[in-house]
Amino acid sequence: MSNKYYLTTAIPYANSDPHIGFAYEILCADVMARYQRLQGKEVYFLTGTDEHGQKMLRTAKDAGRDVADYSAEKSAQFQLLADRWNITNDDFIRTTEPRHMERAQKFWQASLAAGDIYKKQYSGLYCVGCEAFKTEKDLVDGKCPDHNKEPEVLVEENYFFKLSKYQQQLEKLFDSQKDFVYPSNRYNEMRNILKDGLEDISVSRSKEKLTWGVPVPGDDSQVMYVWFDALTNYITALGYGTDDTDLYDKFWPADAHVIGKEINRFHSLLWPAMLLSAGLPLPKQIIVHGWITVSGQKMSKSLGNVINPLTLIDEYPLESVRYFFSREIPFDDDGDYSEQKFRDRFNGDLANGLGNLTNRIIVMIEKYCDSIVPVAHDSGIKKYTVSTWDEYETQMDKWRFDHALEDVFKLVTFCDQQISEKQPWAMAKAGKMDEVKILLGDLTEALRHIAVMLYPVMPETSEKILTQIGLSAEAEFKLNLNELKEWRDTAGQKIQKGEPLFPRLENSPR
RNA sequence: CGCGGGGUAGAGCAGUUGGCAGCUCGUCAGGCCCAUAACCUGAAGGUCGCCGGUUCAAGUCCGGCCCCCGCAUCCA
Repeated sequence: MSNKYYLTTAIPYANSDPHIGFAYEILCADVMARYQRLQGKEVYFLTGTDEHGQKMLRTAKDAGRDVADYSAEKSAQFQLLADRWNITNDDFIRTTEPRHMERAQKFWQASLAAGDIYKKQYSGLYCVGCEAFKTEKDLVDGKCPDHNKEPEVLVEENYFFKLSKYQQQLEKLFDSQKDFVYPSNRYNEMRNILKDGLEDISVSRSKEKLTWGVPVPGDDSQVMYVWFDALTNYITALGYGTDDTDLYDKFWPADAHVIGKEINRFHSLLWPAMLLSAGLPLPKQIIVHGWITVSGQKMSKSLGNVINPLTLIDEYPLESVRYFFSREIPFDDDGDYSEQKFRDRFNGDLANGLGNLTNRIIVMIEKYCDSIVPVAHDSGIKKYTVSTWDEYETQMDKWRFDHALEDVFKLVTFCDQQISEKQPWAMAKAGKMDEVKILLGDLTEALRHIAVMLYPVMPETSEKILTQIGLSAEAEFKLNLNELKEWRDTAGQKIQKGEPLFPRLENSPR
């Protein structure tokens, strides 16, 4: 098995503030990145922002702003999101950076040299008010709904990419690699689109219409269409098209492009075709997540139910937010957020479950074992923990963080059951201190495993638990997963009792 | 006959290749007193949207029908 792992998020369009859906995406990528690192892999994790195109120009103009300043400001919001959400990305690429633009042009030239880019007259319906081409579907009664004007028929010469040329190669790819797009429902959607046949697509715009983009090499009159520019970020960030190709050589092809379902076709069809054209290896997998709804409804600005990922973590601890979205959203489908659901998860799982269990174990060690962690034994608790690992890894490998966490919390419940059943306080009263120590040693060891399992989703909580049971989190995470998974029969360290991990949220749904 | 997702306990959801219908929350009853009024046990509660078919056996497979939600724009 390869020892490197390259994963990316999509680069969100930076014409507005970060959306909770993207926060979810970058969180999923981060959980996987951390999980892969735990396994000892060398991980490279890329995110960034897409900043070119007509829409960006218009948004900036409407705000009375210079487009470069405006996009820089919005891009910074996405960097802040990564920072505040404790995302471990290795790089952050902006499509407006010279390093990207130069290399994207190199890519263009490669595709051009392969004979896949050609000029063609394009006639379209152009709305002067929007300064954009419209399709028949966009129009209401033959008029632009925004400007109530009939669009002009405009003929323009653009560059086209021979997407159709790659029809068969893509079919072969899809047929030979059934998990190229994952999960399977997303694969099927793409396979069906492919079946209907691909058409060549326009990949440039006239500079008169659009100044904000990557110039087409060798043709001053045209700039690249945003998708053709944006998709290349996955390799331009690695140094494609430069002399320094160390990162590229090491990490390309990507192991996973994590994206939302709305841009699946660009990643699963156009991007592979582009790479084939340039003679480059294809990414191993396109990982497609669903959307987040709010109280069962689609999130939209017009409904006013947009959740801002930066303000959400002002209201609730980051780790609980990371937990909620990892636990509650099924990866292969849309998932729902509501304040009530969040609070239920917080109190039920984190406060009453994990936090309370940690606390009761720590207090009992303090009370019955002079604050020294007893040694663990071979026991039912060990058995349950080992089987939880099997299930956990199976689910994590499938990006089913929701299922993996469900398994971890079953182990939490199991520990609670063991305490109720064995009644260590009764053992202590009867003077059976050896039995108390055996139980508490096993429970503490199980808690250590729980902390490790939770690390990808809740790294800080994981460290807090390890610290409370007297371990050095730093030293622990120098070990790889196979070592961390071992059932240890060595202990003897002193506990470090701390504050409750997750104090209950009181019933005040705002 | 536009495309896709979905209808399973009061609510929210799981149900992989057909094999006794489960989970979480809520409700009710009990237990415990180590713990963050937390934890544990038990109970009540469902003709699995409807009709038909295949089968020893259908929530699951097949056919038909009904209902709900997305698919202009904002928007990942």
